[in-house]
Amino acid sequence: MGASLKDVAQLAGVSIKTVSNVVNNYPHVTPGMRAKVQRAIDELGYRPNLTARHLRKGRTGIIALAVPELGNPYFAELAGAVVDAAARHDYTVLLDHTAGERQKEILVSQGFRAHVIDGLILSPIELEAADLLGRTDDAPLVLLGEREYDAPYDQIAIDNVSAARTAVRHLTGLGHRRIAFLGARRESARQPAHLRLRGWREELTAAGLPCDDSLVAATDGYGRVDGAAAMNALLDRGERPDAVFAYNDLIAIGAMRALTDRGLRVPDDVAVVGFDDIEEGRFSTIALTTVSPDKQAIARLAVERVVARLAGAPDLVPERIQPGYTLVARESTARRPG
Amino acid sequence: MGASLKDVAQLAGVSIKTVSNVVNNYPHVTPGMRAKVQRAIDELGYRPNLTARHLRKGRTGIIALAVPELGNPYFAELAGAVVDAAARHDYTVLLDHTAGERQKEILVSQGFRAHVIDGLILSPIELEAADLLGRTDDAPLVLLGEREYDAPYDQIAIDNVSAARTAVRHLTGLGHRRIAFLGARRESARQPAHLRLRGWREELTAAGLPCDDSLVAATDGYGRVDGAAAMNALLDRGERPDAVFAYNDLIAIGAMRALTDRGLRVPDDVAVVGFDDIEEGRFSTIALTTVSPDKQAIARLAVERVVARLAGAPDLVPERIQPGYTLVARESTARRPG
DNA sequence: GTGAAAGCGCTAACAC
DNA sequence: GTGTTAGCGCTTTCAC
Repeated sequence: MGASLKDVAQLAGVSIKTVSNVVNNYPHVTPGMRAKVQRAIDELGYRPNLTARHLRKGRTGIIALAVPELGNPYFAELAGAVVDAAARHDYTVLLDHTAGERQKEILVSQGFRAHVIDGLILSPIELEAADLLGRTDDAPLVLLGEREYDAPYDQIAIDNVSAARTAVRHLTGLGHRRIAFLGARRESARQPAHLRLRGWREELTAAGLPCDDSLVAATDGYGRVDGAAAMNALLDRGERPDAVFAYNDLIAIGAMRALTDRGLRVPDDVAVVGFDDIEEGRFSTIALTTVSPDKQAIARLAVERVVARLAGAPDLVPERIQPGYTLVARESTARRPG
Repeated sequence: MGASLKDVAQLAGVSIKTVSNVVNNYPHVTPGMRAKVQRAIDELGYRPNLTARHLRKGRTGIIALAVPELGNPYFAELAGAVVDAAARHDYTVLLDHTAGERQKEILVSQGFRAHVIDGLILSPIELEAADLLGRTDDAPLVLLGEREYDAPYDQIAIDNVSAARTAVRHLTGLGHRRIAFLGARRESARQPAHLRLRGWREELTAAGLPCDDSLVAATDGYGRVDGAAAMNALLDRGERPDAVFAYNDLIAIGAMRALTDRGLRVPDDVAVVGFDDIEEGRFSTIALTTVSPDKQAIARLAVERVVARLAGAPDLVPERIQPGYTLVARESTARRPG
C-alpha cells in the first residue's frame, strides 16, 4: 500500500495538518517547512488518497455520462465533447452504456454508482417520464436527446420538430414531392422518433403535400444497416420516393448505400437528408446534407448545468434548454431543374 | 444528505453490523431480522455510500481508459468494447482524452485519479518507454496501440508489421506496383506509424519492388481531413500511385474523397486500403478494404489482464499479447486486368 | 446470529 | 503557522 499523510508527517517530523497544508497548497506555510515536507513526500512517493478525500468532502469530481452506445458516432462525438467540457471544470467522466434499453436507463437514472458520481448526464431512448418520478438519488440529473420529459430535470435538446421541418423544407424547396421518412421505430409503443416524424408531417402539410404513411419506413435500430434495410424495404414494396429524410445520419448513410447498390443515383434520382452531422457524412463519397445540432453547446450546457447545481445553485429551476442547429446542405441534395 | 447505515440501524433497532449484513447479502441472517432491516432501508431510501466502501476496501471497481480522442471511430468503437467488457466484470470505465499528447499521456500514466481507479488501460501515441520508467502508481497498467514498449507492462496489440505487410501484399497481388503510404507523421522525432511503415517497406522489398520514399506522404494528424490533404499533396507534386495504403481508415477515407474529387476512380485508377475496420468503411459508397484488428478481443484481453492482476495475480509476468486481425477485401481494391 | 468498536486516509474545526 | 482531534460511512475482527 502507498504511504499516507501520517507516514509523511512522521518522516518529516511534523503534524498531519502541516502535510495536508502542503499537499493542498495552503498559502500560510513557511517555505522551509514546505521544503521539508516535500522532501518526505518525494521520498515516500506519497500520493493523496482521493477516495478518502471524496468520503470526507462528499464530492468526487466525477460526472457520469450514459449514452446508448459509443458505436454510434453521434454519441461518440458527443461523449468526446462532454469529456472535454468536463475537463475544463476539473471533472472526469464515468461512462456507461444503456444500449437504449429502458431497464438499463432506469437503473442508471436511479443512483448509478451512488455517491461516487457527483452528477449524471443521461441520453435516454426508451425511458418514460414515469420512470423518473420515483428518483431518489440526489445527484443532479441532466437529460439529453430527442425525448421531452415532463419531469423536474434539466433537459438539453435542440428543437427537434422545428429542425425536422427545416430539413423537409429544404427538400420541398428543391422541388421534391414524395419525401419518405426513414427511422420510425418498428414497435410503436415507445416512439423516440416522434418529434422528427411530427416535423415531417407538419412541414409536408404546410407545403400542401399529402402525408403518405406508406412513405414512412420503420427500422429496428439506428444504425447504417437499419437504414439500408429500411430503404430496401421501401423500394421493394414498390414505393418510389424522390427524396428521403432520415432520422439520423447513420440511417441516411445506409439508405444512400442501398440506393447506390440498386443503381439509383443520389441526389439525381433520390435526394437524402440526415440528422446529427457526424463527421462521417462530410467525407462520404456523396457528402451528406444534414441537420447539425451544436454538439459542443449541448455538451457544454449539460456539464455547466451539473456543475452549477453542484456549486451551490441546487435550487436552480429545471429548464428545457434548446441549443442551436443548422442545416448543412451538401451533395446528397441538389436543386432540381423543374 | 442520504441516510447512513447508522440511521437505518437506529430505525430498525438493530446494530450497524446487522444492517451491513443485510445490505451485503450475508447468508447468516434470520429472515425476520432481514425483513425488519429491509423495511427500515426502504423507509429511509438508504443507499450504501460507495465512496466509504471504496476507502475501506481499497478498491473502487473503476477502470480508467485513456484514448487520444473519441472523435476517431476506431477509439470510439474500442472504448465501447472496453465499457462492455468491463461491465461483464462489474467494472465501470472512467474515460479520459490524451489528444495524443505526450504530456497528457505521461500525466495519465502516472497516477491518474490515484486510488480511485483500480487499473488503467492506456492507448498512447507519443509516450516514450522512458516516460514509463519512473511510474510509481501501483494500479495495473495495460498498454494498447501500435507502439511497442520496452517496459514491464502488459501490451495488447496486433502484429502491426505483419498486418501492414498483409495489406501491401493484397495490393501487390492485385498487380499494383506504385503503392503509396499515407500517414507517416510529419515530425519525425516520434514516429507512431513506424511499424506499419516498416511493413510497407518490407513487403515491397519482398515483392522486388522499389521503396520509393517520394510515395510516402506525411500527415499532421490521423483524421479524414489529413488523409485528403496528404493525398492531394502527393498528387500535386506529380506522383501518380496506382494504389494507396493508409495508416488508418480515416486517412484512407479522406484519400478516397480527394481522389474522387479529382476525377480519379477508386479502385480503377487508384486502389485504397485502410487499417482499423471502422464501421464507416463498410458503408461508404466505395466500401473500404481494410485490415481488421479484433477490437473485441483487444478490449476483452485488456480488461481481463487488469482484472486478473487485481484478483490476486499481481505478479503475473508482463506480456505482449497479439490478438488476431484479418484483411477484409472490399470495393476499394480490385483485381487488375493485367 | 448479532453487537461493539477500531480504523481505512483524509479534511476542517479549533486550540495553541 | 502549526498541532490535535473528531468524524465522513463503511467493513471487519472479535466478543457474546
